[in-house]
Amino acid sequence: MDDTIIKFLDKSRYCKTIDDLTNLLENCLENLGFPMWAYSTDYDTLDEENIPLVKHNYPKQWEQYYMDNNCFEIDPIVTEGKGKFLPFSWDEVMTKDSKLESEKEYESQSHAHGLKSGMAIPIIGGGGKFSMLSLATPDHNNEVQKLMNFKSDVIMALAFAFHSIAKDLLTVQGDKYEDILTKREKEIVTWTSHGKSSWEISKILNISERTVIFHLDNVKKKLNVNNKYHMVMKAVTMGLVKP
Amino acid sequence: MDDTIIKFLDKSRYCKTIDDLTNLLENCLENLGFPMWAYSTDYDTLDEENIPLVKHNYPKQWEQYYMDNNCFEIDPIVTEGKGKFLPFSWDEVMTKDSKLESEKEYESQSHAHGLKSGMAIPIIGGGGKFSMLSLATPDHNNEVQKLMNFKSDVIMALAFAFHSIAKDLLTVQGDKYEDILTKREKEIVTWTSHGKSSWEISKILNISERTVIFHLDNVKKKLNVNNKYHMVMKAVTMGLVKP
DNA sequence: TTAATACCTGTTATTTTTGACAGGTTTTTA
DNA sequence: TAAAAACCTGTCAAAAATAACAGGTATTAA
Repeated sequence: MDDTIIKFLDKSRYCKTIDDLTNLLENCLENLGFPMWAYSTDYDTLDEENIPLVKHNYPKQWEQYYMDNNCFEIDPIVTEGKGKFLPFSWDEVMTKDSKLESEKEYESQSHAHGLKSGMAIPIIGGGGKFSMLSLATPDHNNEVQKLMNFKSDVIMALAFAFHSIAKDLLTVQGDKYEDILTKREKEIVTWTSHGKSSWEISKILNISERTVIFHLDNVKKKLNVNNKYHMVMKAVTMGLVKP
Repeated sequence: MDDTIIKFLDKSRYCKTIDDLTNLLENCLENLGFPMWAYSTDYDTLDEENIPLVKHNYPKQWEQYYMDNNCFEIDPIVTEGKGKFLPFSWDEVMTKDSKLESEKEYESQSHAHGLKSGMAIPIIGGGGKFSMLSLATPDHNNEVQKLMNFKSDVIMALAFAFHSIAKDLLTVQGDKYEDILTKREKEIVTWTSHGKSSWEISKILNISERTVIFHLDNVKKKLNVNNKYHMVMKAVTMGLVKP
């Protein structure tokens, strides 16, 4: 079995945050010859409007350029990737004869920013969800194609393993949000989300109704919302409340 | 690249339900020599009380025996698997000299029910989550060890890919819940979860406030809850509302 | 020791929700 | 075509939430 994946899986058990995990990924990818990576998660192919969450270690200037020029809509890795289900090298989608001016410009800009070659691993989710891990190197070499041919199973396993952990760390982020609310606040938000009124909660917890309202007000301020409905929604999506 | 994984990834794009996906998995696993499989998802290692969701195609009688005897607590695949992070064959954990009576009994029972040999692929998630895919065959052979040695990357990629899709299909179960609420109801629940009052929603949608309340009442009945806070929580956890 | 945090409690006026009453039109499906 | 589903609207009284005041104690960390 490939050492890279063993190392990744072994150490992944101790990653508590998404940054821990991306550091580990970075570490493992270097062995494979890819110092750069980008991960976009859960693009909703059924809802074109939504913008996926992106994590990467690409150069800052390139990120700036990408954002400023709305490259999401031009980037052939993204636009082509959505139709693919197997890993592909950048060359496959870049070296098309019939290219738009915007695509040519994009390509030369990406080269100028140090992204010479790479590969992308599409990650199909359920219900129209689509994620992708891109691996890049500043060297223009033919290693990429070689890796594609001989290591694709390993790279896919790595990408999928990364994705399955990253998703948990990014969503039901126990760690990240755990400390936002106090014990009492969590208790009260939980009861609220289960449909209890402030008065009922006061009886359950044996405190005054005013105190329940006091805590709820604090939670609303913390979560930056104006009423309890919005509060419940945010608390649930942040994983603060167990259904 | 391995044909099995190509086939799986290709066809996985058209799986709309978890049953579609398990059928596909079953199909692909047969090529590898495993007619039986079991998938347990998101066991929470930080919360011992919770019971994971299990999908499988093991014999019915075996399921019955397993449940009746609370085998979760004896099954060495489960108890040992939690500590592992790489695929392992059943033999590895079964053939221990120092075995408890309960374990011996469990083992002979599993054999009697047609589960002779197999392997398990642990899937580490983030935040203490743990899933596992087990593959089984009614033949006692040494193929398993061979596969472990030469195909483990493929099998891991398959397991991880399966997991990432299964999780989406099991949680934000678009399909399963999509039809519970009507278009209008979803609209109104979404606005509510974003903190809008009935009056505000009536202005947004250009209908009377009474109509908004009417729809909300219907949603509450459908979701079997008594107030809007509970409604928001249920709608969010059922994936009916986009955060 | 001081500051910060978590926790607790009060009033009052205004707005919103709830629940229970009742009835209509339009579109889809069997 | 008839039934069902989705959509729309009304009133009224009781219950609950909101906003805007203000004030306290206990524990912990700097």
